[in-house]
Amino acid sequence: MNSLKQMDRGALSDALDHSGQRTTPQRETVFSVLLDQRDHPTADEVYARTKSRMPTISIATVYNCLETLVSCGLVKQVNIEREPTRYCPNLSPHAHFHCRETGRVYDVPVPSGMMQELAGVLPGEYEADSVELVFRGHLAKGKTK
Amino acid sequence: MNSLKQMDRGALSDALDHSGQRTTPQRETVFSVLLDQRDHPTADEVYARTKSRMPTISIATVYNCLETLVSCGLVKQVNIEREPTRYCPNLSPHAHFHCRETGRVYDVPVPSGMMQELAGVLPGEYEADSVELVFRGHLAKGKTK
DNA sequence: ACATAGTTTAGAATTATTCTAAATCAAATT
DNA sequence: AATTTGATTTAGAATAATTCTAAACTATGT
Ligand SMILES: [Mn+2]
Ligand SMILES: [Mn+2]
Ligand SMILES: [Zn+2]
Ligand SMILES: [Zn+2]
Repeated sequence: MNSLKQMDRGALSDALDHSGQRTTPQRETVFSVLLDQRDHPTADEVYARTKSRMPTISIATVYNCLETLVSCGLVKQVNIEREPTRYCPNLSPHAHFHCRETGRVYDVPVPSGMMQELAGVLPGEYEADSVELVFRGHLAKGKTK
Repeated sequence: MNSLKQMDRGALSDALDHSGQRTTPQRETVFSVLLDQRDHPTADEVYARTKSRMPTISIATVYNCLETLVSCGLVKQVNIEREPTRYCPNLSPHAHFHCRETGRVYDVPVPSGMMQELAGVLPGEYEADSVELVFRGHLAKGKTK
């Protein structure tokens, strides 16, 4: 039994249906792992967490499921330097902050007006369908969040 | 003989000195390769171009030189999805545009006011020392630039 | 000249990711 | 219900960018 809420289960099967893919226990479980702990895990971390709920799953399937979720728009890949890809189920417009000290990645909400402005810096011939905004630095003392 | 202009040669030795590293023919040549063709080459591409000017250089040295140039602030790494790291000697504030069709990466100037605004979206406890802004999409027809 | 430390180099090692091919599963059709 | 068909899962092999290792080389300071 995975811990998908009814709402999320619906969003999942809608998105999968819409892209002609099936809803499977593996995909549900991987998705629920991402929704339950929103700390931008790597594929290996997703694998470890998923295995505790579904011990027979393989790392290849985790990669497959993550790719499927990305391809149907429910999950975003987060590319941080040369580190392994991380996965983020936050669909609202946001940036990422990567702490050099802890390695953790945080969501930073970005007002949608700001996203508009960003698109505005592009000369006319550039037609962007996505924007990735990553800050790097450190968190002020105390606030480990 | 590499093709570094006097100005760039000066910037290079200053930056290297400042970070306690030596100016070497390999570092000069790699730097000149980056300055001569500003198309965000990968390490392999830099290797190929550098070899034509300095046939004995090794790929390990190219990686070492690139890392040295990055560490002393003369070159920026550009991370595009899961692709190999690219290198950019443009020190002015700019974003990158990655064309899905051709794979090419273009510099997009960003007004410094925009960079200020971007920093403004960060809550107080986040102290950023760098911002990476990457657009992805395609170039409108005709304009291959 | 000699000692020292920095740099270069070839090749081995690492590692995230992708690929391959066989096994499993599930929807559709008979 | 049995059969077909195509999608999915799986283990393991393969790939490829990058890093590591240790030896050779180079430059610098005494
Ligand atoms: Mn911190
Ligand atoms: Mn294009
Ligand atoms: Zn996120
Ligand atoms: Zn650039």
